[in-house]
Amino acid sequence: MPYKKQRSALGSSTAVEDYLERILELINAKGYARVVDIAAALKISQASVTNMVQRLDAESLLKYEKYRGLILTTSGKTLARQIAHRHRLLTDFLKLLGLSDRVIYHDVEGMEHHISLPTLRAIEALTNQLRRRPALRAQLQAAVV
Amino acid sequence: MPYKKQRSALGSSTAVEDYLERILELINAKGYARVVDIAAALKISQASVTNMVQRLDAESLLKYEKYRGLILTTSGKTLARQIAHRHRLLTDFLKLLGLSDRVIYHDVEGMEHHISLPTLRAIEALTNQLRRRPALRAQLQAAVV
DNA sequence: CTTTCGAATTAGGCATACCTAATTTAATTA
DNA sequence: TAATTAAATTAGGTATGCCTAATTCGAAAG
Repeated sequence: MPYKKQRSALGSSTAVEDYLERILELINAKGYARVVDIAAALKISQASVTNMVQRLDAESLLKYEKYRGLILTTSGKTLARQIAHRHRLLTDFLKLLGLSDRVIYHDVEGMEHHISLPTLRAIEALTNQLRRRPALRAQLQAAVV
Repeated sequence: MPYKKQRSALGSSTAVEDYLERILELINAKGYARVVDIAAALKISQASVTNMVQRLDAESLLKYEKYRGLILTTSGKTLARQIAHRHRLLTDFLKLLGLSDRVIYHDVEGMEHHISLPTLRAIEALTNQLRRRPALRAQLQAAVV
């Protein structure tokens, strides 16, 4: 066996997912995603980003022209949206529990890669139920604060 | 900056936490934890376990005598119990959502290292509330199955 | 007491994903 | 158009955590 890779339920490594997530965010916010901006968003060096972007190109998750720019492929876009959606669901859920934004950000960032589809659906259902039950929500948020 | 380490809310790496968790399990089940059993439980080689056990000794989380055996130190035991407790809480929570044991095991194994104390407390409170609300639980479990 | 054999260790590597330093590209400004 | 400079790339490393192969240890059996 070569190496025990960190793979998520979506089939990609946690690093790949982090990159795709930020790239989609940047594209949504500014229309494009430059190496320097991805590096700043992920708090890593530009060299590391160049490296990964070339790898994502090789994996057909995006198309990259050196020194020019990148666009997500259809499969890259689909995957990035699934990642973003999962991120949103988890954030919404923790928000209803009354946790602080800082804690939510940290925990979602760490755990998102490890949540399977069934668990995600269960948490989505739970979130919907919590939305309809303000009394229950209040009890939970009281326990946290 | 040297390397972006995978650190949990408890301050240790995810690998260290996995080892401590299994070591405590083995000690609870059989009274002792041998290298060969730790390796089997974690599905990694004995060589890797020897390596890590020596590191945990250097970090004073356990005391190890070569070729002999190991015992957890007080701080190692405390940490291992925190990890086990967190694992239990997360497992209990997902169980109430109606997820299968296989999914629960996989997801908890991945996410446990990334859950902060505030989030853990919130999930604990939520779990307690779910226990008291069989109707809500039934709705959630229906959504999953 | 010696042989045997499973358990443990050491030595040497590899993959992922990061880094810094040096260089190259391209866009902007003079 | 030439010079400047920000952005991107390449080259060469490092840390973590895993591996296999070879060796050493020690417990149990003869």
